[in-house]
Amino acid sequence: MTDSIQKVRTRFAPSPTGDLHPGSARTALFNWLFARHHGGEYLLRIEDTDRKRSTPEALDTILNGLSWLGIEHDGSIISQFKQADRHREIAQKLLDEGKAYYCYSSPEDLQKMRDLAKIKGHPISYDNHWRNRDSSEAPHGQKPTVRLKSQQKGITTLVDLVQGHVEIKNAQLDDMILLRSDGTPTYMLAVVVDDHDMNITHVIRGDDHLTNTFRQLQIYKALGWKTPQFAHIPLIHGPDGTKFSKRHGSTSVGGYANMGIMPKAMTNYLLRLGWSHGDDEIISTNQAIEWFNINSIGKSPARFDIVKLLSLNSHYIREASSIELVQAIKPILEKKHKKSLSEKDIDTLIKGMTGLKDRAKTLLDLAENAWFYVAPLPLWYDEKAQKFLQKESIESLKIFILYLSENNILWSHDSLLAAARIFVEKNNIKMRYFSQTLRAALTGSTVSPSIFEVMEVLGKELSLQRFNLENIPA
RNA sequence: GUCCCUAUCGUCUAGCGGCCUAGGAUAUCGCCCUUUCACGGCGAAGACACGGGUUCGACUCCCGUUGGGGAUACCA
Repeated sequence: MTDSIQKVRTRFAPSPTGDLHPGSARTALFNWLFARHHGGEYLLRIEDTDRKRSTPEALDTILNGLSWLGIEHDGSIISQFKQADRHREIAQKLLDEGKAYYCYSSPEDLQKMRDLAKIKGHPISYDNHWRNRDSSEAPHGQKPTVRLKSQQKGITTLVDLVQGHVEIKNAQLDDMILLRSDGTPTYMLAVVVDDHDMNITHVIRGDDHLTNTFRQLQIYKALGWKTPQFAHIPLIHGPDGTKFSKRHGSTSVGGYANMGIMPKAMTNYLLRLGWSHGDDEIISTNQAIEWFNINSIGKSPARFDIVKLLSLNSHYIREASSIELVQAIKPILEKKHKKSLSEKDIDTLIKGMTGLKDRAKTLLDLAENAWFYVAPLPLWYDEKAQKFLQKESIESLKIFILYLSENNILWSHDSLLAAARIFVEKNNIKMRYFSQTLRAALTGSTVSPSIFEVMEVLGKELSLQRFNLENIPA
């Protein structure tokens, strides 16, 4: 069979009319993974035939989203709009062969037909008025659309790679419009022609296209073209099971990036939403390419669960290198606190990451938690921290610092910890309390990584600066 | 209205007729670890929507019901 030796070619075909929706991102991911898995090609086509709704900004957003996710397309981006002449040529061919016809019904007529069909319980709305009528009967001034003369009898069967056998009676399908009255092609015509011309072998797309596929199959048939294989993946729903909309949180990939989600976490999450590989949860991109198959795509829709995304995100934060993380939080910090970070700051942050990584769910958290390391003095002390900085405890701080210098304690986590243990024992203070005092003085907060690690990261000089009483409003 | 798809713990899912007293992840709760908060470790609770078949045997196959989603545009 030639099928088996044909190179896999998939495509992602977004319309540039809005953000990159997580569902679309997943569709792109699946197409990409499938192509990579088979050593094939993954193409990007922009469905911009709707000139009114397509915008360059939306295109930018989509492209940015895809590259953030690391989904790189092969070849150059194809604009569907630019293929319009080709689409018209095909429509003309169908016209010439008597497989399509001019329809002079006005939008108002059509609306009436739809209303009527609904009342009568008819499956299709267009009444085929112009199917067998000559253009000479056309009303003056009405520009015609071109409609496909669809099969009216029999059934059309689709063997979908995800949904399995699906059948529909041809009587359910109406004569769809191929060319609008202004001569522009509709989506139905355009997809078929483009997928054919691009030699697409596998069309992986959202479930919402499943019934459309039967219409498209009619066009393939009329043209005598070989059809690609179809895989209709279920849609992603909102947390409450209804359509995933803005009230559920961000519906754009960019929104999650801004929230401090790492691209690896996002792709891992999206991958596991509807696809599985046994009990595996943490899946790297390479592993995904190796394992990905259409067979393991689930048939039912999944709900978008931000909590699980967050847990995956904290995993990838923990796994990331300190340098990578600091690079990621640097712009966040600089923007929020309007301070440009020095090389020394960056250095401190990198050292501090070890203890910070485990404590963040997002890069935003991470940045926030890291801020105290590089914040200008005097520090800002939160309410809880201030409670630990009363007269008595400050006194014990002073004594501790003296103790450290008298005993020439090495400024490292381990020896500072050991020293503190001896110190609290000697002075009959609770370690619980004392460590919080240290923390409050050093970080301005009651929550931080191990305070002795903080001291080590800060270094002796910076730590002592922070212990300086003038810097602590008691 | 008509047509199509779908249905396992709260959520994501494993399961492709006996391995299931249904497994994992996440969330929740408890215990441990502990200088705070996390991380981590251990444990608990938690699901086959319902009703009919088919079968020696159904979570798994078939048919209904119900719930959810989609399509029905001169949008894509």
